[in-house]
Amino acid sequence: MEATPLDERKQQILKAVVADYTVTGVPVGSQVLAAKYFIALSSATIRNELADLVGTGYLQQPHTSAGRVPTDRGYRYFVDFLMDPEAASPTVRRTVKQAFESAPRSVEGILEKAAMVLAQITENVSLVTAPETSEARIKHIDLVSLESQSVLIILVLEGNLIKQTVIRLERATSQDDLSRMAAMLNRKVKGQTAEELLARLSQLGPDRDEQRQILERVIDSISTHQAQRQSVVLHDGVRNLLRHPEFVEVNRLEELLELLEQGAQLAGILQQVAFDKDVEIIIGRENTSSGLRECSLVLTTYKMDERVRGTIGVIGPTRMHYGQVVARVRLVSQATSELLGPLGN
Amino acid sequence: MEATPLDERKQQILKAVVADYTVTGVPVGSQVLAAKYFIALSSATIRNELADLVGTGYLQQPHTSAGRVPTDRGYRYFVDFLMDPEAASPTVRRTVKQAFESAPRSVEGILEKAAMVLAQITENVSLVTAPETSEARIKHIDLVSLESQSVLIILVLEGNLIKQTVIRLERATSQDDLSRMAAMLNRKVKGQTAEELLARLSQLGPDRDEQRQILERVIDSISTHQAQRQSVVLHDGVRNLLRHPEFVEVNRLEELLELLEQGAQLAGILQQVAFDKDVEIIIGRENTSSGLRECSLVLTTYKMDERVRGTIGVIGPTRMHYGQVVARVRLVSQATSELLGPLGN
DNA sequence: GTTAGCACTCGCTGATCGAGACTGCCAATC
DNA sequence: GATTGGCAGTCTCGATCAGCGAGTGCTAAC
Repeated sequence: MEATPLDERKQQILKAVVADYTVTGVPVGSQVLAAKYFIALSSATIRNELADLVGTGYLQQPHTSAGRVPTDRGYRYFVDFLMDPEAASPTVRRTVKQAFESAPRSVEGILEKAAMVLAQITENVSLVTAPETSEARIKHIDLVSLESQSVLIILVLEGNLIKQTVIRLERATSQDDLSRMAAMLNRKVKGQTAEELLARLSQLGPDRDEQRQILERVIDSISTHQAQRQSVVLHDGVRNLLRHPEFVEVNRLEELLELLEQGAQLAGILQQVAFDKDVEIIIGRENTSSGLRECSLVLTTYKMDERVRGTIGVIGPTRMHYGQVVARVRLVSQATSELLGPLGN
Repeated sequence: MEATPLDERKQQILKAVVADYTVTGVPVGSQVLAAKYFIALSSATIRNELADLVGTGYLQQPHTSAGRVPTDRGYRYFVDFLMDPEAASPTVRRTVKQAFESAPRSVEGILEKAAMVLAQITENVSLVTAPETSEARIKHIDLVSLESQSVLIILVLEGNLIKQTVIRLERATSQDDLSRMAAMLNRKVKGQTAEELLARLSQLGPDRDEQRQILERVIDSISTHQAQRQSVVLHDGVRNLLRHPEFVEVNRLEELLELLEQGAQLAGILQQVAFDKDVEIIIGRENTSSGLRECSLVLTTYKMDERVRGTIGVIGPTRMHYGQVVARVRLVSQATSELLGPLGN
């Protein structure tokens, strides 16, 4: 089905169908369109146009004697060319602002709040990926002696992101020694990224075995953290889905929940969000994942310290108010980036 | 409705009704009972007994010409007096063991795994409260200088539980000074609980203003952590609910989800689990919360370092296989306690 | 106390029917 | 040639109804 240019009137009709269907959830008939959106035209004329739009694949009929419903292709055309830009209302802006006021000053806390408020204002499920840490700078290292030869490594990254691991040393080391070692490490390591550290690791002589061992574990810890986090996607607002009539059928819900609770597959999708784009919309079957065939994703990125660090967005039924959702996703993304900014250093 | 002692045969019939209904989900008729459980008796005899059990409130009929279904009272009698003790199967034990093998060595990591595996093996929603921290001993304190006068306090508690807060000092302090202060604090604070610290706070002279300020924030941080955590209940396995026919009606599911996502009310219920009891079962309307009227909770506690620290259990439809669920909840609780043990010091 | 027999109740299933909502097409009109 | 009114046709949805089957309560006999 190649691209078919639509004349002005067909565009307006498609737009009206999407608008009406989004609100009512009921297939839109020619009479309704004539009465509500095109008073100058008769229903018969609109019927002809609708038939064309079905022919070119922008609309479909659930059954012969029903109104029309947008196809994925119809929605795609709508969001690409027809959608009116919307701005988030003052009420919504206030809700977001208030939600963030109670957020703790840590990356995780802020992202959790972002997921919460985004779910609330879009009445869908929100998604937030944890930030990339492989190129995050290290702020601080601390070593705490546990029983015998075990040592707890505490790592503070940019954004007050804290990472912990337990390692075993070859010989028992006192807390005083560990503290000295930590102080030394701090001087060497501060402000570096894991990648830089890895490159410089060889510069430590063999006499510094313990330091080297610890550093290796630190790098390890950052990268496994990375791997773990990449398969974890924060989400909130599953209860909102139940309000949408498209989820009365429990199977869909179950597929979606499984996707959310395991996370890995979803993480893969979110990672592919283009970093340069503003807001990316993925509609229905454009999703490779079968559980998302009847869902749409509205995604964008958030920044920290001027660099893109993660993805934030919502997932909901294809029949959603795209204009509004886009505006609200964008709002929360901006607010999140602003809050994360000062944590960067 | 006062307590009515049931004779042996009525008990056996009640038990059979619960057993059959639990498996089939269909109201149990007199013929089925006679054929499957009481070959020596006729269906007519059983009908008489059933009528009595309905009269005394242990069973009920969905409608006049249907079989019998246990009431909450019937389930209560069953779990108190009739339920056969079960042991978790080797397969299940293996599943649990394997799940915990990949758990990180931190309280949070272990509890997350516990929630995950418990949901999996009971096919219900698992619940885990975060541990009490007000009486947790402090292992280590660290101070990290952020921009200008901001300081990041990192607190390591028993169980490698890490807590962070940002505070502002009255005057700028170098990282070196902070490190010295941290070392001093560590000597004073190590092994104490927040409560003990609070009591000893006044012993610091006024010349140690900064230390005092930091200590206050540390105590603060532990107790707000406590307050926050108490309203957060880890859970997993919502997707399992969809498999139960009692949740095809979406309203129930929505109420339950709301309860799970907000957490506070649920936390209140879980906190009341008696610390001395083995496993506590709350059935249907015994719950004060309306969203749980058709659900049962099977709860127990987990320990760390010989002291009870939190609650773990599952929530599911009243029609559940109590014997099996009890065994599995107990199993996971024990495994969790064992894993948390060595983190205590 | 137990049981066989029987009339009765009630929910479930499937069939039928009419109303209502739309459509597609055709012929008339602008 | 585009537009429109009219109309027959299609399909869904909801209500109604009958028949079936599961299960009961009651009674009388054992």
